[in-house]
Amino acid sequence: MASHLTAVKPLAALREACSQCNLRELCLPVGLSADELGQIDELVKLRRRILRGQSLYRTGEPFTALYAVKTGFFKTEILLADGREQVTGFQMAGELLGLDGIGMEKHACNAIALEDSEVCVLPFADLERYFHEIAALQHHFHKVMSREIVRDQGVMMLLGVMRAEERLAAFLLNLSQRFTARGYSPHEFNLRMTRNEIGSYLGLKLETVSRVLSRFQEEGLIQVHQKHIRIIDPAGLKKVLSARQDFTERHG
Amino acid sequence: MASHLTAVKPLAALREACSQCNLRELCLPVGLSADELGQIDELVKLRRRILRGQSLYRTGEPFTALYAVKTGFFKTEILLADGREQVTGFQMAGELLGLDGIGMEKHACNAIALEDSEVCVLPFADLERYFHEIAALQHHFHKVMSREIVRDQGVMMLLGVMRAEERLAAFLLNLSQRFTARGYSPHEFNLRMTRNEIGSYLGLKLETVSRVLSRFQEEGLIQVHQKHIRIIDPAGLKKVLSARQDFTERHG
DNA sequence: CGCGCTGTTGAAACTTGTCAAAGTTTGTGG
DNA sequence: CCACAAACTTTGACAAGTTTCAACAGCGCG
Repeated sequence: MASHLTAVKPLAALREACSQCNLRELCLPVGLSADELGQIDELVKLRRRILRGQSLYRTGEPFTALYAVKTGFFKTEILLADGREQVTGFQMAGELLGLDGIGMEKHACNAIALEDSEVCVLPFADLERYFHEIAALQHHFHKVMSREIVRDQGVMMLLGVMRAEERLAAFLLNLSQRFTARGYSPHEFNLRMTRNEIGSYLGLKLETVSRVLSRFQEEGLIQVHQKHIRIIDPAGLKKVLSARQDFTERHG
Repeated sequence: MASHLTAVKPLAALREACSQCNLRELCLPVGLSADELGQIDELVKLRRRILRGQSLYRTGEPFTALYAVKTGFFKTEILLADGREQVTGFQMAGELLGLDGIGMEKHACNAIALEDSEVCVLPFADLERYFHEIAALQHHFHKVMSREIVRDQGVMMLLGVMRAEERLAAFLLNLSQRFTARGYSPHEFNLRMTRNEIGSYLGLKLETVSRVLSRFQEEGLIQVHQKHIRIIDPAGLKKVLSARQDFTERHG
């Protein structure tokens, strides 16, 4: 159904897959030896291009493969019957998509490109077969899944106990850190998502997101111009996270 | 450090581990053949008893094993620097604990027994070795981890978009369903956790939990007496979940 | 060049949190 | 076995934070 929307590109010509990929230090093959890297090149036989706004997969579709983001930016979201939506994550280069689908052999969320993107297709049955040969790959995959669980639990903390300002501060610092890991500036970046999507991720309404960003700007923590963010005072942002007035009052 | 608190029991005598366990249809070995079941009996060499209030593991401790709840009831929680806590889950018989620790080789939460409990110890390095021999076990383990991710994303939805009544309704229905799967009544059960712990899980204050439960009782949906819950009107509870007034108003 | 989507800001409403007091249960030690 | 303390629960009144509703501004795409 999505075939006319997403180009599929065989990698026949350039056998470059993982061993030549500049994301190999961020992506699934982290820590593999050169030999092992060569082995898994054969795993990644195709890529898919997803245009902005199109979905890589949707809830209920049969699960067949994991996807590693090669370029671009995605969101994953789940929908309630009445239309309310929860964005469960934003994924950038080197991050895996599709782990939700393994359990039920159907995808459990929608993965939607927020800009024109490209992913490497990792057929899961093949991947599991490789695990038998490359123990390091198996182990690393388990780590990736485990870290996803820990990440999700961090989001629970965010949604469960933090106030709006703390959520936004945590969000901005997290983005900054992930951009940094990819070689971009820690202080300046463009948001790929709308205020509404940020709000949905953080359990806030878009107006609240807008207001808090404005407040951060007034306080000299950041500069906001539409989707462009400049972090002026990273330490100040971190303080928003750690310093709750009532806490310092009670214990200070 | 916790050794004087938690008895360790070798299973030397009865080599019954998984193949004789009445939880094998709920626990990790789901779907294994009799042969395969026999093989993994050797994996589970010990059990640990954890008394109520004691921890099975704590944040930062080195990760060595997963734990399958044999009897009892646990919570997992993460703590913020200022003392705020988020309960990330409640685990009952047949459910796995410790998946959070794989990624960093350190546990990322506290796992605390809410009643006297017993767990089977599954040394993770051993487990990964078994995966090479029993492909079905490997695959099933991936499913378990994936389902944990999906569960966490369901909690995000709960915390991100649902109102207090919906959260409680979802919580009660979830417990009911899990007790049912273990052969207990779907309509009647005892909560193992306090109002505070429920609140921490659902992102609410204990007073709100108490008020909503009282309201449910007034509305004839449930009967509450301290920790004892009787679900009078399961369909009514489900309606709390699906039917938001403003939605029906807008689209009705 | 204008229409639509996205973002900003204000005022009022609502849900949930905070504080406080009292009731209940559970556990412990005499 | 009772008594008391500690922990947990319930309920009320009030406060605070966030959402809702609304109006308007800005940017980008056709």
